[in-house]
Amino acid sequence: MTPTHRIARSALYEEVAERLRARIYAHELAPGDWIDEQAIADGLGISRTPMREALKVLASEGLVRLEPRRGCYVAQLSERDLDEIFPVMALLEGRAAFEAAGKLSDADIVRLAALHESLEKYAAANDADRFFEANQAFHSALQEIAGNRWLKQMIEDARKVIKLTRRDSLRLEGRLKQSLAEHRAILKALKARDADAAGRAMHDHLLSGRAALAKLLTGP
Amino acid sequence: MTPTHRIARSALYEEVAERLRARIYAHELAPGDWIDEQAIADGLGISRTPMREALKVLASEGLVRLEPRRGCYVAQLSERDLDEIFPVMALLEGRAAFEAAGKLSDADIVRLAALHESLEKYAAANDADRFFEANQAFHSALQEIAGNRWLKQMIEDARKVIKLTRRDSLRLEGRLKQSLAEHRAILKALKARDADAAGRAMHDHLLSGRAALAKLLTGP
DNA sequence: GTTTATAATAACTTATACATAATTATGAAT
DNA sequence: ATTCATAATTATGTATAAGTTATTATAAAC
Repeated sequence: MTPTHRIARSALYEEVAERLRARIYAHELAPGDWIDEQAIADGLGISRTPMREALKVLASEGLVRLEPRRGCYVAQLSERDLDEIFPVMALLEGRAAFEAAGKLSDADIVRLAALHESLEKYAAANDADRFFEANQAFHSALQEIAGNRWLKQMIEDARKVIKLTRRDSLRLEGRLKQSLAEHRAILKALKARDADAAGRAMHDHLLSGRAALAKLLTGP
Repeated sequence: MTPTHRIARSALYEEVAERLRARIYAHELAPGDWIDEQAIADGLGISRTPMREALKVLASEGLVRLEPRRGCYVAQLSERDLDEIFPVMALLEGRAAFEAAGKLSDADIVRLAALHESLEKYAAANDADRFFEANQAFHSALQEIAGNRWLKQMIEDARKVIKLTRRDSLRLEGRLKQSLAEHRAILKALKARDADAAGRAMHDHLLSGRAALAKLLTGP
């Protein structure tokens, strides 16, 4: 079977959206910042048209806020937003872990264990950036195994918003070790194919992430 | 206090998006249909620019599918999609009902009971269209009471996709009465402020909606 | 008759230009 | 000095046109 057309490379507005996401997560475009369409388009060497289309995409992802006739601003999450998003995320990811636990093949367990080893390694090296990447890979793999594409999609949508706090999370000193301990509990439940325990461990893991962030307010 | 600027009326692309949603739900633009940017823009008396921006919005809502360099097509849900979306929706709406049950004021109960009375009325009159509207109003009110804006947002996002099957749902003869019975159970649990029962009743209500749709495949 | 290559057509993508609305700056009046 | 009105500036919204890609039709070759 030959494809009738080669895989379409993504449109320019998609690439622009990707660049903007990276800048937003890096706080190069910080929460609340006004986004100058013309200036950024100039900087990328493109016109305002794909720039504006990219902003529409980011707006529906919740990464920016479009105010008609006023412009575009980088989203900023309030404490209330965090208090509302994380429990929903915990619900969804908990469900994904539950579903996955009931479907795990032996190969899946090997794969997840390998991903977990990366976590152990990067935590030992105190490499927060790579720990984050490996963490995301583990969660993503679990959602893949769960086999519900819409559940995975919704989790990814929420993740995009939560990643707005990534910069803050990286500043949390003890979080890496705590997160790692929670992951050990998750993996253990998965290995035992204990769906209830896996779902609960994942759920608690997400809420723990919220609690850690909360300490940034009162802490140093 | 005087406002510095009047409430911004929504941009043109938003209005276009709203029109397109209506046409899609009415199957005037049917699942799988190619969307002719130029033709529809001409029909609305606008240029393709706001039309394209509206399509970006609809794409991120899952109502249309954008294929770079090939065009835009109305989304079509497979049976697998339904099997995946509804359980997630059940999870989210179940949670909303659970949360709401723990926060209900006496006034809230009066309000919900009134909304439920509409359901009873329209079901008795066999007015499926208005039953649908009232049903949505009840669910929406419950999510409002639950007080989690992100949970509500995610439910609404999923609802937009599920509404693609609205036309099919309306064809289901016995569904109105069944749905009504389930709503009675939900309201009863809410009145008793039994959060667990309310959450469970709502959860089952959503899954029941999926099961009803499934009968369309094998049924007449 | 089927297949493949080429050309023509149609549509999507991007850029540019214009129109409209909001913000800011300026100046006058209180 | 402060406030309000007005004008200038800036940015967003929309339209149009140019450029690029994919599809389809046509014709030639096998």
